Amino acid sequence: MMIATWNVNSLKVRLPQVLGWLESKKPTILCLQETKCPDDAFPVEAFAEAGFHVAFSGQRTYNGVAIVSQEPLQDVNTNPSCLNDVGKRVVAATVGDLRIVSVYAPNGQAPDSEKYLYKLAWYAYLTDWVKTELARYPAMILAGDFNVAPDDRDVYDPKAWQGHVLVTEKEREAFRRLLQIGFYDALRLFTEDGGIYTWWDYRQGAFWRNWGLRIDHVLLSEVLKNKILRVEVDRKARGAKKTSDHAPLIVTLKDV
DNA sequence: ATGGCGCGCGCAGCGCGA
Repeated sequence: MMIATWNVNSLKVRLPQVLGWLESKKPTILCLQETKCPDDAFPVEAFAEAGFHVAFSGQRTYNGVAIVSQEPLQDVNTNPSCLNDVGKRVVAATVGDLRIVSVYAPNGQAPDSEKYLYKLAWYAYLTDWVKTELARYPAMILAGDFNVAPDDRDVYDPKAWQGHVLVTEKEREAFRRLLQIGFYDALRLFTEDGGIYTWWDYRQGAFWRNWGLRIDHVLLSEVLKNKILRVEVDRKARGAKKTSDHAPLIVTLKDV
C-alpha cells in the first residue's frame, strides 16, 4: 500500500493539482493538511468521481485536515476530545486494520510567542491522545505536517535556522516524546541521509536552491516498522506551477 | 535586520505561514 501526506496550502486553489496527482500516483491513502476549507464546502463529489472516499475536518482561512482513501473510511474522529483545540488540526479514520491520522501541528510563530507555548501544549495533548489511540489500534500511521525538523540533517542551513521556530530543542523534544510512545519516523527507517526536505519557502527561489526543511512526516507504529519498501519526496509536485510550498511525502509498505 | 511569496478575506492591505 502507498500512503502519502501533503500540505496543500488551500484545497480550493490546489484541487486540480491534487486530483491530477491522485490520478497519476494512485495512492492507497493521501492525508491532506491546510485545506482551509469548511466542512460544508469540502469537495466530496470531486473526490468521489475520482474514486476516493474522504474524511475531513476543516474551517475557514486556517488549518483543516483530510484523509483521502481508495477504501471506505470507518470510525472517523474529527475532534479528539482531549486535544482541547480550537483549530481543526486532526482527523482520524480506520481503513481495514489500519488507523490513519492526518495531523497539522501548529507553526509556533516565534520561540518567545504565545503561539509557541500553544504549539508545545498542543504536542503534549496530541501525544496523550495518540497513546490512548495506539492502545486500541496497534497498526497506526500518523501522517502530516508536524512543523518540526527533527535534527540538523533536516535543515538546509542549521546555523541560519538556529533559534528559529521549527528547529528549537523544545519542539524537537516534543516531537521525540511523540515517537517515544511507539512510533518510527518512516524516512529515518529508510535512510540516514540528510538534505531530504519536504518544504521550501516560496521566496528567493528557495526550491531551486534546495533551501528546504523536512517538517512533514509519516510515523509508523511498531507493527508496521518492518514493512517499508520505499520512502520518497515528490519534488516534481513542488516544482509545478501554482504549487503548494510543501511537496508530497510518499511511503510504500509491503503486506499491508 | 528586513522582506522576499502565496493564501484568505474582501476589495486594501494585513495576518499568517515556515
